[in-house]
Amino acid sequence: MQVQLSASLREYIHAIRVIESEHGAVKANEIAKKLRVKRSSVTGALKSLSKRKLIKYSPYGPIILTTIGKKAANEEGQILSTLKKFFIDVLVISPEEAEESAKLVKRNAPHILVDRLTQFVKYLESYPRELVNWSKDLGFSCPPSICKPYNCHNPIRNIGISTSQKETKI
Amino acid sequence: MQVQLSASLREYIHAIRVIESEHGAVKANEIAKKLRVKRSSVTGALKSLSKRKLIKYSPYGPIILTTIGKKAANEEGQILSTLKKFFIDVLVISPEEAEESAKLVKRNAPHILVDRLTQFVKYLESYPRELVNWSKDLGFSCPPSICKPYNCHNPIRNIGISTSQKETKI
DNA sequence: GTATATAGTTAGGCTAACCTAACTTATGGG
DNA sequence: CCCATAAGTTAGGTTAGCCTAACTATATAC
Repeated sequence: MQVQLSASLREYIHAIRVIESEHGAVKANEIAKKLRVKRSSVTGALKSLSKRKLIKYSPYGPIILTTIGKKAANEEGQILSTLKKFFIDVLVISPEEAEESAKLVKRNAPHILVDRLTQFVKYLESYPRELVNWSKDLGFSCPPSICKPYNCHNPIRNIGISTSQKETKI
Repeated sequence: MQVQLSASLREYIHAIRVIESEHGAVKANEIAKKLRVKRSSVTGALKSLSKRKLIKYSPYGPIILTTIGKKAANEEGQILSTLKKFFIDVLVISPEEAEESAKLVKRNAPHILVDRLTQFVKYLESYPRELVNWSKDLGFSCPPSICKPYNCHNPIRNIGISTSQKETKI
């Protein structure tokens, strides 16, 4: 928040956090695989993060998140999961697509948006029947927030999706 | 599948479309002002758009959208307005912030997301009372979709506004 | 019609974020 | 212990998108 990180660096710091929680040790190679970039790109990012005091790191040494690094990573993770939850629970997008969408959108989501989305998702948890008709329209017999615990993310078949860009071939 | 335009170029083509519809003639200077970049940057973008056959253009000559240019511009405009509408109607973000948010988010919004959002917004227009409690939670006495026609985008503190207050100022 | 302001272009530079290729360091099996 | 392979780094290149500064073209006022 205080440190303004580029979208790219935020993705790196988040990846580090996730790998840390999954594997303990964080290796450059893991980061490269997760973010689908080359190892040399990771090295560059690590240097940059190190310069910004988000990680402790020296060549060939271990990669350790600093306090502010963790903070930044958590913030990033928070945004990501909020977006994902919204996409799954409200827009009824499959978890995979939601994951992808969250990553794509999060780069530029402003605070107000994330705040409001967070509220909205929380709200829907309290009033899971609000969007009953929405769910019906989508071809579900249950609203997203009710549907979700049952892992019910069926594809949507017969709705007239009419956004004009759908088939645009340039 | 499509000529994949960078976010930047999509913003240029959209700006051209908007200026065209507002002023008729499209001048590089107008584009620069609208996108808040320097004139020289516009020249670069115009060359790039021209190379990609989205505009017809020669130095010092008029800027004219080709058919595919118009298509791309419309697509961009569609996404932008869908996002904006969603932010205003559902997330109850002020028009100014919604405009800004749309611009920020649209860069990476994937198709599935825009499609679903479009559906969702349309749906809310048909069932404007669905999110009654959501509106209440936000401190509104009217749901966004009902609220909107009255230009009612009041900050959350203004509790107790009724739909009859048509001339509520922001 | 000339002077001056405005608009448009060109050249050259910068940065971020990637890449490849080649090098260095670490590691684990025999 | 040795060395093959994997992991990490470095150097150098590419691209997009912006910038400034200086130039050229156009338009307008007198």
